Amino acid sequence: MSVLSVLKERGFVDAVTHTTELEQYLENNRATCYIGFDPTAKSLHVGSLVCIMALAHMQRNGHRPIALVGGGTGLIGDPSGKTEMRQIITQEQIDENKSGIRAQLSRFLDFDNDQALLLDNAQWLTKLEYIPFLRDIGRHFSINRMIKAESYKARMASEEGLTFIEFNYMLLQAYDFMKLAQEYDTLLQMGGSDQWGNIVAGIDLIRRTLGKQAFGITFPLITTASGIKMGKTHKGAVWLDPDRFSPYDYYQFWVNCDDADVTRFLALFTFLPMHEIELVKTLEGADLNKAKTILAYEATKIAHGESEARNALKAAASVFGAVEVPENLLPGATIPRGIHSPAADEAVPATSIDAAAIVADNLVIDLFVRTGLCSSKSDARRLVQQGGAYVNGIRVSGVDQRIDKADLVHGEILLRAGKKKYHKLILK
RNA sequence: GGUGGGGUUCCCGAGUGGUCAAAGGGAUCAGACUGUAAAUCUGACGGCUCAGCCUUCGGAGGUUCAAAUCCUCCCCCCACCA
Repeated sequence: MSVLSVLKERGFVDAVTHTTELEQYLENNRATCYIGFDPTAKSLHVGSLVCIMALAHMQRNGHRPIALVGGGTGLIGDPSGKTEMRQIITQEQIDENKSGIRAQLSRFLDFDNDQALLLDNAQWLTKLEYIPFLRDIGRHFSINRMIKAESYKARMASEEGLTFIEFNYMLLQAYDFMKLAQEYDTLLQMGGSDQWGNIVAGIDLIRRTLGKQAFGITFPLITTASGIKMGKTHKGAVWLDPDRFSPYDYYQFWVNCDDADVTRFLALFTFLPMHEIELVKTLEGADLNKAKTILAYEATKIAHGESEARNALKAAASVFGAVEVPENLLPGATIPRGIHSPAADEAVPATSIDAAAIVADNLVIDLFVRTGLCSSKSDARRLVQQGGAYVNGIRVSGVDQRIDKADLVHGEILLRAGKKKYHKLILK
C-alpha cells in the first residue's frame, strides 16, 4: 500500500494534485517531501499535529521528510485564510523558536543520518535581491490569477484589506518549493488546506523554471465535533512543549475529546492499525471512554515518551478513579492492560511550599491563586462561592476558610478546582 | 493628498452627559445531570483589604457637581475619490 493510500485511509487527505502520477511517483521513488512550519512560537501545538504525523507516516513508509521552518517567511506572515494581518516577529525570536521546534519534531521524526531534515528558508530568502527576484520569479506570476486565489479571498473581502508584503507571501513560498526541488529533489509539498494556493503556485513555478512535475497534498482542517478548530482549550493552545503544557494535561486533552471524534483522532494521531480502529466505531457510551484512554495514552507516548504516558495514566486513575483497559480493545496499542487503580499520582501538577508560611494564616483562596488554579483572588472567591473549590476532596465552605495543620496529609495538600483541575502542594 | 466612517471590557457588538464595571451574543469558568463526553438547565464572568473601594471604553489634555458619552490636539484603521 502506498503512503498516499495510507494517508487517505487515515483521513489525512483533503486534496491531491495529479493523483495517478503522484501515486506512481511515490511507488517508484524514495521521495523527499516537505511541510512548512511557522516559527511564530517556541513550541508547536496540536494544530500542527496533522502535519507532523503526516511527515512521520512518510518516513515510516520509506520517504524522506523535510520540516521547513519559515524563518524567512515568518518575517512576513502568511495571510492565507486569515482575516487579520499577522504579527511580524523578529529574527531573534525566530532563532529561539526554531531550536524548540526541532526538539519537538525529533519525537516524531528520526533525524539521524539525514533521514529527515530540518531546514530554514531564511537560508535562502534573506539573501534574495529585489530586482533579480522580480525578474526571475515574479514574471511567472499573474496578478489576475493571484487575486482570484482562495487564500487571498478572505483578506480581499475583509475591511482590513491585504498589504503588499503579504501579497508577496505566495511568491516566497513558491520559491521555497522551487529551491527545495532544486537542491533536495523535493517534489512533494504538503500542508493544511489553506495552503492549497501556495502549493499550487510552487508546482507551477517548478514546472516553468525547472521543467519538472511536482506534487501537492493538502490536509483537511481538523475541527472537533463541536465545530471548533482543534487544539484550543481554556488554557489556549495545546502545546507540545511539556513545560508549557504538561504531559498530564496533554493526556487529559485527549481523554476529554468528544465521543464523535474518537475514531477519527485514533486514525490521525496514533499509528494503530486501521482495522483495529474500525472496531472502535461499534463502541457506545461508557465503553468509548476506554478507547479514549488508549487514544490519550498513545498520543501522549508519541509526543512525550512512554514513561510520561504511564505517569499520566496513573495520575488520571488516581484522580478520576480506576480505569479499565480490556485485553482485546485495540490490541496494537502498547498501553498497559488491565485495571489501573488509584495509585501514586506524581504527574499531578505540584508546587513545593514553605510549611511555616502555609500553616501561619493562609487563606484557602490565596493558595488557589498561588498554584495558578485561579487567575485572581476574585476568581478564587467566585470558585468557592459556586462550590467548585476543594481541599483534600472536601468542598471549601467559605471564602474566609483557612488552611491549618489538620489539612496536611503526609505533608501534602491536594487542591481541586472544578471537576478536573488538581494541584498538589508539597510542604517542605 | 481630499472626503466620509470608525477605534468600547477575551471576541463580536450596544451604549452618545448621571440610573454604566458598561445591553445582547459568543467564548470561558462553576454547579446540576452524566461516562473525566455531548446536549440541556442554573449561576458567574475587571481588580481588591469585596454589602465598600479602586482602575477600564485608542492616547494626552480640557469643559462639567458628574464623561465611554461634549471640546482640543495626537495616534491608528477602513471606504470612496485623486
